[in-house]
Amino acid sequence: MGRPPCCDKISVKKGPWTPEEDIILVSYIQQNGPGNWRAIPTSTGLLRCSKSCRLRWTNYLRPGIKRGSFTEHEEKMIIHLQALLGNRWAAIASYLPERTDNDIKNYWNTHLKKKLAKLGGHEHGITSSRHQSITKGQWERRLQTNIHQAKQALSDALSLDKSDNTNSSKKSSETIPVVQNSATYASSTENIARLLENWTKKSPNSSSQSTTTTTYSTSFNNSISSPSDGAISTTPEAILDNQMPLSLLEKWLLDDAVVQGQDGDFMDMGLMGETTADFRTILQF
DNA sequence: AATCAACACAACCGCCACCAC
DNA sequence: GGTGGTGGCGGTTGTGTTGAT
Repeated sequence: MGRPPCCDKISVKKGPWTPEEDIILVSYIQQNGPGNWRAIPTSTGLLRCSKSCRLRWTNYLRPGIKRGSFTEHEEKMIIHLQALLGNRWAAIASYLPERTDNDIKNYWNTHLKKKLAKLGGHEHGITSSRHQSITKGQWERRLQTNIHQAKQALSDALSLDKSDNTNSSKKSSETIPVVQNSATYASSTENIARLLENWTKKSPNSSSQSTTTTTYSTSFNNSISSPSDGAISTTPEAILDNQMPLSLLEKWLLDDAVVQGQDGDFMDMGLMGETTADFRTILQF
């Protein structure tokens, strides 16, 4: 038998969230912090499943979420992180702190998959439709067999990025379709999210936010905002804790010397499910 | 102006991992 | 070790919007 539903489905409301519901949810989280989602429906009177509350928060109301079109750089990062990690959207999202896993997943499914298919079964050989049926165990094996291709893909992307940097903003406006600002409602939720901006800085509970994306977002932004204070760590722990900006991770992946003679550095660490051996394989290629 | 297809994205569903008991 | 509860994740669906005819 399957496990019982997370909440009483009879009294649960479904469908789009109203601004009023958003305000109730945000108010609760302002006071109590994110987490303990099960308590939210009973505490707030919201006729929503706890899962629905969590999703609404993490995908829409959480501060720091960037909406609108993806930049060319973001697009390339998604393509090549997907090549490295597979359809592990939460892991990919941890390197794009302003984007949610849902956003990235949607963008992949609606834009990038078609785009790559149009390019003719793209050479990277790791992404695309055949990837969808691959199980987690298969992913681990495939990661090892395709690591050469993956690294080459990332290397190519980086060289492209660097050559494109000078005119990337112009090109992105030409190549990336502008996402229409479809919802007047969106602006109201943006206002709600804006209300939370200060709260994230002062709330004692903000440090206990449960999503990896949020955790990374904080450290990522700190690193970006103070690049000269030496706060950026390039230790394996920093990578595994998602505290390393992608640019440094890229350097790690591409700089063979970094991992030479560091056996033991990765013991007893896990990166979102990868085994220590998997991660060592990536770095030692 | 009306209709329809394509698109974009928010939300739901089911499965799984982890944890407490 | 077994069981149940909870949160998290990825796949999929539903719905509103836009563009073409």
